[in-house]
Amino acid sequence: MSESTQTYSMHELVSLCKRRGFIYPASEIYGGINGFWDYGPLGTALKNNLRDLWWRDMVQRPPLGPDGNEVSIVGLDSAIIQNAKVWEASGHVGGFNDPMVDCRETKARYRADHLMCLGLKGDRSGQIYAYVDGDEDSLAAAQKKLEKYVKKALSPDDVDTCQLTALSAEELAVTVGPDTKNAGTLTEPRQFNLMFDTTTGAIRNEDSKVYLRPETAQGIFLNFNNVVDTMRVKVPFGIAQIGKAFRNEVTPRNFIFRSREFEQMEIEWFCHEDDAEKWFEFWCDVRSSWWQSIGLTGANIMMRKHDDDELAHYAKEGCGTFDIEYRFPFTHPGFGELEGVAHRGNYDLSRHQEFSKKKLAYFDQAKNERYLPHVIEPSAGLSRGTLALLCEAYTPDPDRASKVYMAFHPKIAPIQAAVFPLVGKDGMPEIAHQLWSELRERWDVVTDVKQSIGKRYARMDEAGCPFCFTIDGDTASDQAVTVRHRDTQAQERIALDQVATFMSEKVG
RNA sequence: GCGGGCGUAGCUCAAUGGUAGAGCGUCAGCCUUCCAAGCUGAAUGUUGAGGGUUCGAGUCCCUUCGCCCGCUCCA
Repeated sequence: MSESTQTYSMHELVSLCKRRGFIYPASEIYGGINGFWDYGPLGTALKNNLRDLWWRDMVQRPPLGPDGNEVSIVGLDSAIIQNAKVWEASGHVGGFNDPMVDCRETKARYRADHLMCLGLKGDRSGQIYAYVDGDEDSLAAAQKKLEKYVKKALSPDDVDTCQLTALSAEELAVTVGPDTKNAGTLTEPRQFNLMFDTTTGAIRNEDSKVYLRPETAQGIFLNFNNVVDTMRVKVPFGIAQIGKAFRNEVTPRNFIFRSREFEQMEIEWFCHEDDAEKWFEFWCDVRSSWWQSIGLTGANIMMRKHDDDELAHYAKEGCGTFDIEYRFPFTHPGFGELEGVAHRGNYDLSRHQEFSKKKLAYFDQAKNERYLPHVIEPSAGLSRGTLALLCEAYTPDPDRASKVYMAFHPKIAPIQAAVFPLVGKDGMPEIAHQLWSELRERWDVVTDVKQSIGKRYARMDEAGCPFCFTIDGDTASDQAVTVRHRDTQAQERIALDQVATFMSEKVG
């Protein structure tokens, strides 16, 4: 859908994805498993096309830099499981374990570290009032409730404040939640483990505990020295990686948008601190136009600067973070994140240097200076990108037989062309088979002899195949075929020996 | 994790506590010279799973799993 208005619901798309072999629920015959999905034949092709295009456009032939010179990016494929200390250094072991507190009465949920408590100074037996840190209204409400409880106005000197996490179980039992009047409705802070863990080796204990990576980025930082030492790269340069990452999301939701196993396409761009701003702008532009080049255009895609209060623990305040967001049906009229371009400063390298005790500084010959490079990180979701492509392509059309077609950009379509004999006789299947054999050397092409031509066109509409080449009774004599265009259903006739040229022009 | 809704063929959905069905899709055959045509036929279900009540459960009860919506979360 290219308009800004929502014209279909998510379950229609989910249904088509199942019906046409794009995406299936994982472990379906065993009742499924929450937060995991399997890619079917067409979904795999679509995702692979997106992945390969990214690799080609970012690693094999990246765009020219802001000064007009070629940029240097090398590829990497690091292990999903690394030394557990990696995630302490990265901040994930701490940052990923947010204790949560639920209110049994109001059903509200709070981050325990966001709750503060108010109590009468010196009073160990009376009620305690929780409020949300930084929320003036919440604080005022707590103060008011406390004053009502002790039946007098209180000055700041009369009260004590502390973190909710510092309370004992007894104190928690007499604590009144931010949005209720009764004490003892808050649950104990509960830990949500956002990283999956497992163990290595034969002995299973705390020392053998390891984590499945929650992002591919850290594998790049771990290999920064290796790449510098072996690949003759000079700052500025980038290291790119595509791979699976795992997050034990509290609530997997919205099809493959928030799943527990997903794929990322990340670049860590290493540069001098003085140039970070310039490169940040550069990558925002490059990544924004890249998504547009594969068909995500118009009002459904936008760039958004993060508000300061939602900056990640690694985000450098200077440049902040930009999101490239897509208007998914389930976020409509809002947007959901496709990619974040973050200025990570030298946070990661300095943390790994500190935790590993290995020097990670880069020596710059030209500047005769040794420093930890700053990092600009364009981090894209391959799974989310695939979902955005599916959402963008889904086009209801009550006037055509399939009632819907998938308007994929020809570059990423899972089936790029189909070759059909108009009917299965008079030598047409033989010509079709010959043309199909030639085209499949270079493109994803299918052929089909069975059933009526209209039915075969309709199937290709749902699969999102942009072009069908049909051999008819005249082809043998005039050496021409009919091209049927998916989006317009228009037909034109071109020479049989020009089909490959047509594909080169339209698909690339 | 909480609240609400839902779960029946590949998909969309029917079936008063009493024989599990339809449409579409899929497949096969015939037909067919440009849009799911037509005709004939076929396959596919432990009604998400497990227990219970009942002479009898898709239907009622309990548990559990999954999906959707809201809260929460989204480093």
